[in-house]
Amino acid sequence: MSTAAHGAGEPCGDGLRERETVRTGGRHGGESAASRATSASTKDEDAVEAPRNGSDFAHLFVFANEKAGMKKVDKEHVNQIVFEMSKGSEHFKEAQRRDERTQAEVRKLRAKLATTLESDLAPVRHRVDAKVTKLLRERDLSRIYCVVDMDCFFAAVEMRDDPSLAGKPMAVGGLSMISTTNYLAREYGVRSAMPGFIARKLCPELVFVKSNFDKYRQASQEVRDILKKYDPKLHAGSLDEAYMDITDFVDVKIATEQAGANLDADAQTARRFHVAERVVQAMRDEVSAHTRLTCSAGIARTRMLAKIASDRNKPNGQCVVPWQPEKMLRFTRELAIRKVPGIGKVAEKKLKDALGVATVRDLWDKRYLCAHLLSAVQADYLLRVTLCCTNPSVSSSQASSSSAASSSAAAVSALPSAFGQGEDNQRGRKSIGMERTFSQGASSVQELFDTCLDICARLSRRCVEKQLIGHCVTLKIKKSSFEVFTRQTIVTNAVPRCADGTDLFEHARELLAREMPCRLRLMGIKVSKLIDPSHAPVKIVSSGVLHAVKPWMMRRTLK
DNA sequence: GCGGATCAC
DNA sequence: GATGGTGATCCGC
Repeated sequence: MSTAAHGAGEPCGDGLRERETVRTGGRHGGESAASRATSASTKDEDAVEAPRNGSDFAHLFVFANEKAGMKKVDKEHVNQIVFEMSKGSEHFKEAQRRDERTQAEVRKLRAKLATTLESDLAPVRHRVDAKVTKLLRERDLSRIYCVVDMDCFFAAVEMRDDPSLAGKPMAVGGLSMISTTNYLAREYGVRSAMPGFIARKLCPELVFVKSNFDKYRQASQEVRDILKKYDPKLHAGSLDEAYMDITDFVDVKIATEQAGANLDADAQTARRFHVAERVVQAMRDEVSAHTRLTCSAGIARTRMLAKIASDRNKPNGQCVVPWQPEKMLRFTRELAIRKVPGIGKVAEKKLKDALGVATVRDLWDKRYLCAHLLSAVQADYLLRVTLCCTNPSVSSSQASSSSAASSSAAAVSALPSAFGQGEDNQRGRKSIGMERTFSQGASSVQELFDTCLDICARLSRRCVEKQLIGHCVTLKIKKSSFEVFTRQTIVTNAVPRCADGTDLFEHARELLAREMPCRLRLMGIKVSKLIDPSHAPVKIVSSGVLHAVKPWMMRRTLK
């Protein structure tokens, strides 16, 4: 465990002395050989190029990090295969370009750090200290949260329905991309988000199963129906995940089970958590009995911690984060920052390489530096994380986006608001889009426009079904080089107003025409700035071309 | 407001 | 030989 990245040992760890510039201390404490190699090369421009192996490039791939069931994988070997299969490809080159940009960001942060004086931080300290006081005062630990996460969900469904798969390493997906694997496959280093052709190299006997989302949706619904008995308002984060507040269920159980002796507050909380563990165990038993699928769960006083805990005893296990504030805090501060929802590959690299932050404890120790060097939004979120203040605040508008992490980009989607779930409820939605990858690149004018129209038509059908129209049309294109661009336009009359997509295509076509000629591997269309369709001045029709449709011809008008 | 980037599943 | 789709947010300009 790396705690080497601390300051010189001052209480607050910034390691500053008066009038001295800020240092981060040994930033290479717990880093991999890979990041050492890259860090060294950024530091010493003319350093001798060391021989490279696959592990030196592992950081370029999303699937290089730890995942449940992959503890004993020979990572060196996996990295080498992935590298061999990837090097020289367009995808690999783009990954390298992105990494280069990230490293440039790191250098910028370091430069900023190098010129930071103690005097710069004085006002920051005040601000942060005040914020900490405020956050702790407002912290709400009154609820008990549970996050349920299905084990290898897609793969588990397929194995359940075809027992012959059970003893074999298998993956759901195809040669281009894998969405889930079972634990046998993970022993080979094969995991989600890995291209299938690399997976097959790692594990030649790997069985591929094509994904069947209807089946997963069905299974997911069955699970949800059980979970709803424990929290009717549960939020389905995705097909294989549910965010629950089991406080009420636990309290009712306690009330009916035993007369509440005169316990003090701590003893009551202790009992509630004890009951919560039993409740969640029973709930999980019920899920597996009814669906023959296993799940794991996390229990904690914040949704973020419950989410993190849900991964800890996978598969088919559960983990409770201690309820005592000091213990909960210790659990939190020992976490690697990558475990924090919203901190991904890039943010981790920046925090580690530029600030020497590897754990939440480091985040706390360097909170003043973070406040000074990072954006207000990000610093605020990270500070909340260190204090376990990630629960939705009661005061703020509960309705719209009271996410536990409303200040961090991806954390918001990771910890969705407990609001707006269900197929008919599109209130929370901000955009709707559709994209398609060409199997072998598309460049002819005909093909590009045909595809564009096709995507517009399919997307429009979905929009009409869900009664969604919006004022912003975005075209997304990915070139054969894997570079991605977006082009958007605001349209006066919200689209789409017809299910065949002709009006949407009008705008998308213009955006596309401006980018021609081009060779693409992906095209996507998105509609955003959505409005309430009942306010639309013109009715949306489910079929037909709008301008050709007279009111009496409309087969069906939608609200 | 736009376009790029990041993140999660 | 070959690396996905959907939705959301944040940031710099």
